[in-house]
Amino acid sequence: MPVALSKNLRRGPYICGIDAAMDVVSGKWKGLILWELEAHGVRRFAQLRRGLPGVSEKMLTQHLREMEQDGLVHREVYAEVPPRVEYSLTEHGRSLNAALGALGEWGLDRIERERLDTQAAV
Amino acid sequence: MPVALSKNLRRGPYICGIDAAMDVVSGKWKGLILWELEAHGVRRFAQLRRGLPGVSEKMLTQHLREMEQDGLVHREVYAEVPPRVEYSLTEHGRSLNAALGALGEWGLDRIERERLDTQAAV
DNA sequence: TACATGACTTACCAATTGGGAAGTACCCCA
DNA sequence: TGGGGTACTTCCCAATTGGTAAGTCATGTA
Repeated sequence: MPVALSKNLRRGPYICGIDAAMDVVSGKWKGLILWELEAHGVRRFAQLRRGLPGVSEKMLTQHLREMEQDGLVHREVYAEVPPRVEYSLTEHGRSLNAALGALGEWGLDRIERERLDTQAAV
Repeated sequence: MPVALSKNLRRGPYICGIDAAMDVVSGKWKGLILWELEAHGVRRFAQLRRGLPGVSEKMLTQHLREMEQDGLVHREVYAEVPPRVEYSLTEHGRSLNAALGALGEWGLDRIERERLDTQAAV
């Protein structure tokens, strides 16, 4: 399996913008990571882990690395012991979050609709 | 494996709106299906198939069924031979598409950025 | 009788994704 | 000497997702 050296590789040619954006947000925890970083500004690895109940260390690092490659997240390593690594959103990360705003609203409406449906059914 | 009778099942409890929205759009072709139906209003199965180069019949029906269950797509069957089935967006489908607008714009920007990067690298 | 049409199912397979558990490195503290 | 904290990595397995190819059904047409 080839390794992406700078970036690129995966991230095929896209048919439309949705395509290109979805590629970057798909992954079980990426939406939540974006949300956590937006809410707190800067977070350490263990803090993010605590903020995403159920995430494994493996997935968290994997997602963070991909988001870093995709230019959404900035990773700052401090040469200390014990190690300290801080994550924050880049400008692109913040603009993506903004672009997700309307979608989030729609999602909330959907949750509400489902809740009413379920309620009515019972 | 249990079958969803009315709806529900999969579609877990959501942590946030993004979550709930993503659940409904994730799937290799769903974004494109939304786009096709938005652009044309009403499409038959074979037309959609032609509009999504590379999709298999299996995936197309599977995605259309899920989107119907999720209330995004309306499916109208005409009792004719050979059969005729027409797909269109529901109101929720159209509002979802609208909510995806900003994300699509962001994606276009991303494509453009990548293009420039690649160009600069060569 | 045989084939085509449209919208599917079904069975089987491969690839991708995610999870769990353990290991790593370094140092501090009791 | 042993345990804990931090930020990981590695291996291995299970579940999900997507692809291919073939079959189905009812009728119209050659």
